[in-house]
Amino acid sequence: MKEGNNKSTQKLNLKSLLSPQKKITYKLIAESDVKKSKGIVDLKLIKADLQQLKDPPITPWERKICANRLPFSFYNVPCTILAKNILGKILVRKLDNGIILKGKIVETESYLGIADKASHTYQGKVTPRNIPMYMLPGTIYVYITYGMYHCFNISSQEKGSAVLIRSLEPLEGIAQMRENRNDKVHSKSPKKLLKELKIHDLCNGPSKMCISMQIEKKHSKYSMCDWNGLWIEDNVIQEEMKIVECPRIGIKSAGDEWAHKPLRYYVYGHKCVSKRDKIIEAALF
DNA sequence: CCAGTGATGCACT
DNA sequence: GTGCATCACTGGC
Repeated sequence: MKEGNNKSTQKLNLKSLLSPQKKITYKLIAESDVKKSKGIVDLKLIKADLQQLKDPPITPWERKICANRLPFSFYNVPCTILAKNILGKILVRKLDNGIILKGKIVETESYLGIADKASHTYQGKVTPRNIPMYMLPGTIYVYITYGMYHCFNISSQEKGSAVLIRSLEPLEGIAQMRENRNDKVHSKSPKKLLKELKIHDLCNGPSKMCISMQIEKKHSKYSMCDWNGLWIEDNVIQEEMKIVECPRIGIKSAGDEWAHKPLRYYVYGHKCVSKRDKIIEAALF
């Protein structure tokens, strides 16, 4: 009754929300959707939210170690393309203390944006949490799920779209990864510290990977294109790689149609994948 | 190996 | 108050 103003513009279902800082109602999606807004949109606040976070200027050493970083054009492609292209690439993390962690990406999922019922941006919803999904391709989106676990995403070309990185094959900094994971487990059940995790158990799941790689919520809104803590490199070793395309995990509540779309991708036969889809795999032969 | 389940706290009806 | 884009553990094969 009161706000039927989007019928003349787009199909977007604009929802309102509260900013965490002030009680100001958002009324838009992003950049170009900013129009006349009945005075309830605080544009300055929106633009501040959409701004990429940046680190202090990088040192020559830092410039050197991330010289092989993949550029903006790698991320500026449709979501499903990025999700598949990113398989086999090397995710590199530089910790504050200088330690380098590396892993080969072996499992991803696409979240297509405003049309995708399983996406946080379904119907163009904007919240303080999901803003990174509307930002430039390559923007990092980390959120907390089930109260205690992190998921790491990278925004892609379409509005509100992002790729979820689910699993890595650990390549470098494995001792540090074990330490990170043990610390986490230790806080719950100290006995388990004695058990050494297998390499393929370090990063075979979205949250395990975040723990091993020390990827946290505060890293949201940084860009894979210029933050010197995290980037992706091409894999010089081009190995044979079959890709399995199957339904995504953990989105049952999105309804049958979207829950069944084959938007999860993983390297066939790889030990570090979080969960095989045996039905789909059987159909490959 | 696999399915079932409790934990846990934040984001948002 | 409800619902998670998960994990670690358990007990069954």
